[in-house]
This record gives sequence, structure tokens and C-alpha cells, in this order.
Amino acid sequence: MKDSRPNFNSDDKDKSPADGSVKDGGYELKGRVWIEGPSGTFLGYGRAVLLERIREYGSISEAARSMGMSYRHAWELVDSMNREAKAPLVETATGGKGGGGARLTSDGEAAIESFWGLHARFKEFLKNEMENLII
Amino acid sequence: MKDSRPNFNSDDKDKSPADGSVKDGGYELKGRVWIEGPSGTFLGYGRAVLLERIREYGSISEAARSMGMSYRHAWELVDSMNREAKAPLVETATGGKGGGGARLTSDGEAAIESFWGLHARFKEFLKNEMENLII
DNA sequence: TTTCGATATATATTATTAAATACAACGATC
DNA sequence: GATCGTTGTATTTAATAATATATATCGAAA
Repeated sequence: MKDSRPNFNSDDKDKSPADGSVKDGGYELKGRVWIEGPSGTFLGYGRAVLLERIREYGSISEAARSMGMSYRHAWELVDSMNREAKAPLVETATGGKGGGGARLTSDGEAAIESFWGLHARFKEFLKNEMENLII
Repeated sequence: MKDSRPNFNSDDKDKSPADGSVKDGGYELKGRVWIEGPSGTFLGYGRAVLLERIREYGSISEAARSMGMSYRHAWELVDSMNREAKAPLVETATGGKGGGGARLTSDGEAAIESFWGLHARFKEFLKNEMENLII
């Protein structure tokens, strides 16, 4: 059946991989998973890394610096997580020796753990799908 | 072991769900998957929907309108997909009866099919994970 | 040859996000 | 009480993305 509409530039060249220039591989399956709370993102990859850095450095500002992230942004993420969570994931201190600091609560530790588990299983999923992917 | 650092505002109220205000459910697992080509995104959810609309309407501009998307943006997505793909997913015509139009190639049809399959299995994955999710 | 609506593209404008900067408040320690 | 580096926040600036506008091009059909 011929289409009644006019000229379609059908560009149907090199479906057969005769020359070496066929884009054969080069495709990649990517994805993201995150947990959403009542009013926005609760925990995703970047937030999980941030939590780990806070645990490592004991400071939001240092954690932010280590990730090349502005303090403000890091603080907003922490604030968002704390508001979204049932109980705060990070507890902070202002003043005192060293000016203050931040540390994870046990809920914070658990949240990281839980997310990395999810993340690992997701990577596995992508790997499997990638193997069956036909493009 | 008591921490030597100063005052942590530990905010440890209502871990026990005594009052009714506990944010018990309200969490949702979300995610995205997409296929990346040699130089950027190749196919994701929005692009798959766009392809379907193009099939439905036979026109990029009408497809864009139907999605509340600017023609320019839609055109850029189509252009990107065509460049990224081994062979074009959309073929276009300018001029002629009705001014021109656009339609899917067989590769375009196959790409949609393939992506929706992936998407469905991904939704299944999220559903399973959601059931085991502890926050 | 003129008309038509859509493609293909450039340019300008607006809106949204992200980043940078600044600074008051804090409280244990010296 | 002075000091310290951090938290917590506001304000400003820069960067990016999204949208709007404009227009040249196309070719079948009238």
C-alpha cells in the first residue's frame, strides 16, 4: 500500500552493516531511583552521598566542600531530608568547640543503608535489561 | 559512650507512634530509565510519548501542541533521536499537500515497543521494591 | 503562479535554577 | 569576655533552561 502523502525523505541507507561505520554498540541503559516523601524528594543518590560525607567529616559545610557543592545547597538538602523523614537523619550543633558540627542519627545511618541496598538491586536490574536490549 | 562534641539538638521526639500525626505511609518509590546513545539521551519516557503522538497525528507540530510542548523543543527531541539512532525513527516531509508532515519509520515503531517493554518491567521492579521498603 | 500548513532554523525574551556572597547567632573553650 | 568555625538564613548575582517570536523553505495542489 502506497502512502498518499507526498515526499518522505526516508533516509533508509545502511540498514545492513556493510561498511564499518555502523553504530553498533555505544548504547547504554541508564536510570535513577529515589524515594519521595509527602512533599518532594526524600532520598536519592546525591543525598545518600551527602549523608555519607557528613558522617565522614562531621560537618555539613565540609561535606559540601568535598563534593564541590555550595553550603547553601547542602544545607537545603539536609533540611529537606529532616523535614521529610519521620525523624531527623542529621543532627546539627551551632557554636561550641570548632564552631559546631553535624552528625548522622541512627535513622540517618539506616536510611543510607536502605538506599544503597535499593540502589544495588537497581543496578542489577539495569544490567540484566541491558543484556536483552535490542536497539 | 558519650560524645565529646557539644550540644546536638537531637530532636528525638515521637519515635513511638503515640499520637496520630506520625507520617507513617506517604512514601513513594520513584524512578526513571532511559537509553543513552553515543552523545546524549536517546530514548526515555517523554520521547516515547512524543513518538506516539507523532504516529497519531502525522505531524511534529501537532504532536507538540497536543503535549503542550513548544514545536522547537519537540523538533529538537526528534532531531536528537534521529541523530542518535542507527537509522532515523521519524521521517519528515516539507511542503506538499497540507504543508508537510511526519511519520514513524519501522525503526521508530520498534523503538517505542522496546522502550515500553523496558518501562513496564521497571515499574514491576519498583513495585516489588516498594513492598520491601523500610523507611 | 499563488496558496497552504508544516518543517527547519535563528534570534530574542522570559522564567527558572543554581551559585556566590554576606552575615547574625551560637556556645564550648581558652 | 574574646575567639573560633559552623550553622542558619537572606540577599544578590550568574548561569541555564524554557518559551516565544520570527521567518525562510518546501512542493503538491488549486
